[in-house]
Amino acid sequence: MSAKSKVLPVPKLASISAVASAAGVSIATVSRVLNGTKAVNADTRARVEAAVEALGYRTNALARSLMRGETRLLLVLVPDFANPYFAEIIKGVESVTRQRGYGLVIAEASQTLSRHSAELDSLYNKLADGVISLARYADLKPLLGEIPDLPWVACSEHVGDSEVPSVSIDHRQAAIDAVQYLINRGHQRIALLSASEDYMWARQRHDGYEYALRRANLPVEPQLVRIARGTDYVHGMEAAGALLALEAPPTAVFAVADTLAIGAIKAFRRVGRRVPEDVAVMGFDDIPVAQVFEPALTTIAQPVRELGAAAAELLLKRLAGEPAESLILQHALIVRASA
Amino acid sequence: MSAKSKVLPVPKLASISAVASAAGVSIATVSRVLNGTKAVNADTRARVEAAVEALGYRTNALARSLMRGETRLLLVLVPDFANPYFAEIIKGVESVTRQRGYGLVIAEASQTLSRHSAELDSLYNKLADGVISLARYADLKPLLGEIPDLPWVACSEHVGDSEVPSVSIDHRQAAIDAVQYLINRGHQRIALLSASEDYMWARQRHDGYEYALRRANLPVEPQLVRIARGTDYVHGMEAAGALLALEAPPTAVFAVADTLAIGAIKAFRRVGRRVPEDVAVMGFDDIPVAQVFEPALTTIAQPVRELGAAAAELLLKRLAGEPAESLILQHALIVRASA
DNA sequence: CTGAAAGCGCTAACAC
DNA sequence: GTGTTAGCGCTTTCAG
Repeated sequence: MSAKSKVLPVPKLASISAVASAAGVSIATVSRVLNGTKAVNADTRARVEAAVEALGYRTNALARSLMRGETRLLLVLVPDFANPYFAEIIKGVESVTRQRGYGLVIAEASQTLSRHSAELDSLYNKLADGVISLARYADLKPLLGEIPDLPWVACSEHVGDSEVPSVSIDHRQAAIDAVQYLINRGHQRIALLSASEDYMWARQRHDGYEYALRRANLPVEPQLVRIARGTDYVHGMEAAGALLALEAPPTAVFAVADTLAIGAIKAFRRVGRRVPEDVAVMGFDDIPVAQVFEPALTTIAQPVRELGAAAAELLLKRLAGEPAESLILQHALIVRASA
Repeated sequence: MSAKSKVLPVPKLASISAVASAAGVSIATVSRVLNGTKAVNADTRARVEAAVEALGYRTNALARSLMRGETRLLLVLVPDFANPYFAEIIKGVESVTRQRGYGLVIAEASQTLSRHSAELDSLYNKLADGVISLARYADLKPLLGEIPDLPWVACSEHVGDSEVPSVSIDHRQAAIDAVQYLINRGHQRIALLSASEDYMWARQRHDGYEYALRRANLPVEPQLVRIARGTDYVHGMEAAGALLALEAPPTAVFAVADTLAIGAIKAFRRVGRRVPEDVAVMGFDDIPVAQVFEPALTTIAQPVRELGAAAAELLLKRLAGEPAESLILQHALIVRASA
């Protein structure tokens, strides 16, 4: 309630020269005790430290970075803040960057990126040392030609043919595993609930879906493939509605995201179809609700934390000038109740 | 696939002086056309722009900020990346900062903050111009004395007695509304499923719960109050389990978060109790799953986007030296199926 | 072991 | 209208 309306001046921070004169030394010496770059006499150091403490001095990161030519800040580009999947990846990233002394700048890159987009300004403007991108392939694409040698790493979106190293699971193989599981359970008419193929993973999972069907000599029917307009629950409901309208509806659905799967289940239930008895539904990602929802979701789990951590390691390696190889991590099929 | 292992040098960026000599002008002139600070001759400007284009020049934000004394970067402190509630707030923040030309640095502040914690370095080190904090009150508290006049704004966590302006709903009143709704539906034994009271909102909602009961001459029974160990689904299940063990179990539960509510419903179902027939369950937040889950959640919706936007406006005002008042936004009771 | 001084890349007076 | 110059706050030779 105490709504303060006074105009508060931003306090003036002490600079290195203030510390220097307070301690009776030169700024070079202050810099030395701060960075431990060179030996400093014990009591000189003590005097400096006392002055730092007294003045509440903190190094100005701007000036330091300008001098050093690095900021120890990494840019993380996410397509959507609200998606818990990305949040987990970020946690993975942070677990490694934190202990290496790097900070994270997180920006939402929901639209097509151009070299002059606000998201990239900070990079090209030297505010960040490198980028970890979770952005959609389609958004990244126009940029790929322009950034032949800037320190980028793609995470989850595996961009096979580009110069950008990446860390990802094998989305295609994961989809094959999922569909094969359904086939093993006796399903013959399996629908695909996919997401915008602006996402590389959506394309790759789609690909795996078709491959698995063909391998089992099952027909690939175009009307059994639905591209949802987004990845929210509603989009899953929408797309599943279209499947329901079919004269010969599927007995199983493979959704490329748990959110879509849950939306689909909801839509099926509304018209009295039971899951998994009437239609089996598989998801992807293993988000937290997946095990709480009823029926609990059978799904593909990605090693999200590890994905993020690996991407961070990779970028840090590149930054250090070391060779950095792309990486494929393992996924896992989790059998629960929905399929 | 194409794992590149060549060592890629970070390209050298052109500086303002390179542009200046390429265009045959002084660096001051380049600065002028870049910033539009002063009138520049039409063809001088053209020459400069051509040089900028040719060299792919971009202003070094470090140097600029060092000069200007501001970075146009805001620090957002969140207690948990994975919580969609915070993600929505950030979107609100971003909607206003983006058009005002400010960038966001997002950091997870899950532990107690000290003046020397990494999360705050960027502020004290002048990397950010101000902070929007969604951090838990308890984590913030030790800091409050030290930052009497740094540009902070608290969001969602309403810190009544401090100097920090805030934007929030009236958590206590929202809880009163929720409990009163339950009372109106005839419930007499209403349990509270709360979260760690390190969160100010948890305290305030707890407070509202007790007030509403007393106001209705209902007893406040300590055993009907459970503090979950976290805010994930599992924590809701855990805490609800304890309620089940009671000799006289509640007929209704008010959970301070939708995730807890869903966890509780799951726990009730497991032992064959129907929701809402046997136990009514109310949530808080109206997260996306709330309407998809079955039964759909009756809950309190917060104007999340607006909360974030308002916090951003407030901070920007403070930064501009204008008076900035704390704000209380409106919540809404959403009746669905669970209570 | 310590200080003086040269920048890092930019903006903003201040001259002309 | 444009150039010169003085810093912003720091790190890092180079002397001593």
